[in-house]
Amino acid sequence: MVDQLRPRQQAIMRFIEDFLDENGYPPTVRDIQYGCNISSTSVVDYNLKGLVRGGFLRRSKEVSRGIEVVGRRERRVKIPVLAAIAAGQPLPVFPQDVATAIEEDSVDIDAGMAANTDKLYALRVKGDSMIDALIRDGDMVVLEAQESAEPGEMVAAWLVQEEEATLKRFFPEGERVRLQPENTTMTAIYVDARNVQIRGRVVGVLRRYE
Amino acid sequence: MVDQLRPRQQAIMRFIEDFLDENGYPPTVRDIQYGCNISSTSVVDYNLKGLVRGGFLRRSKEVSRGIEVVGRRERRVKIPVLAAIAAGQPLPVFPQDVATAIEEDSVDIDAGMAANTDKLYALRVKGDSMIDALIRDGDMVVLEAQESAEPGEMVAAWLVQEEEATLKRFFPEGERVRLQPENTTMTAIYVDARNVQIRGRVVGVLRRYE
DNA sequence: CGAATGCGCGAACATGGGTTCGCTCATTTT
DNA sequence: AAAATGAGCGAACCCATGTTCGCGCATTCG
Repeated sequence: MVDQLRPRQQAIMRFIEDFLDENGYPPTVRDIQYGCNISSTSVVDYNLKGLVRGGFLRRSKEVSRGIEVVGRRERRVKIPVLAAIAAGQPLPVFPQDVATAIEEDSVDIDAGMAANTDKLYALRVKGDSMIDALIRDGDMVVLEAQESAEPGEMVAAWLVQEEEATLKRFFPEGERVRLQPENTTMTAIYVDARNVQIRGRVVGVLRRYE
Repeated sequence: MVDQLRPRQQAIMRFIEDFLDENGYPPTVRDIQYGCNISSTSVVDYNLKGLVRGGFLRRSKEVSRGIEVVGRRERRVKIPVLAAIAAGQPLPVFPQDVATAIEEDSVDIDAGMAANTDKLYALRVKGDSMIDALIRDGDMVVLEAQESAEPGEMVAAWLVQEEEATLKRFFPEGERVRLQPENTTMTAIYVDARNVQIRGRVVGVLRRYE
């Protein structure tokens, strides 16, 4: 196993990452050569092969700049911001449906925030109904799209008749559902179970101060 | 002004982004040609020039795959997670000092969260001293490194004698400083002004549910 | 000790890939 | 109607760039 990278390979790795950050595309073998003061392209190729074998890079054969830094892109996920919740807009279950339409609005989050990254979307919270859960007006909640929920989970619920979305804790109680706000000054909403559609479960919160 | 992209240019933009996501490096003119069913490379070049003029792309002349999607990489910033606050570890003012040491621990955040992205770092919150500011134990706070603060700002403060970091609101009161928790069950801390070093101002909060 | 192996060097090779050129064919402008 | 402009086509040109080859020079192995 390669436990310790040799200094030349370390330098190459660093150079590639810096180059990527600066230019948005990977360097050529010769870029690396000059950037790391290496005398020959073959030496670069030789070391790149080592880095590939060590699992640090991926390379596409015969492709210019065909270098990919392993484990770089995977950590970041761009998720769409669908709408403001507790406002009156409809919330599609599958973000892809509208992702293109409002792709401008998006948030990047740590991929570790949830498992199923392509089912994530975000909503901006309107109102303080979840204030006791430390979620306040203006916060961004990250949700994982799902159509059912466990009792007590914090969910985005769509009230069919009212055509309203709301952020509450979910408690099924036989024929009806109790949607419990986390705000001592507010009371629970009781709705017919057929009138409620779960749209997602809260997996994270983002807040921004100025 | 280019207000509406023509379908061919839309297709090209989409293809480039997808290609980037899939391969980690930009496509060649010919990749685009085949991917978008265009008959000639010159047509691709022609349209790329249009996209550059419209500000959608940046291109490096005579550089293979020298295509950069504007506003793509800039949005994401990787910031180091330095330590847990309110625990006893020292907090360096300049994240770079230790960034390499614990680079594993890092969070990606939306660049819009603050202006000076290279001065950002994150701390995991220990304890509930800021509970009334809706920040609780286990949350991640994002800070912008700075050594002074306006009265009332939420800051990470370093108590020199006690060798302790703490997250509080900052109120200078002549010779001394009041560090005010946001928790009605806790009282303010008063310390000598020379015993306090501001290490950063809170600009964001991230929370994760399981 | 000689052979094998890891690492580096320089040069050449061959193709990948950006760029240009001349030519159509609509559509718009004068 | 003639000229200008926008959009596309195919072919060629030629530098950029990935790849290979033969050769040194250490260090390690049998």
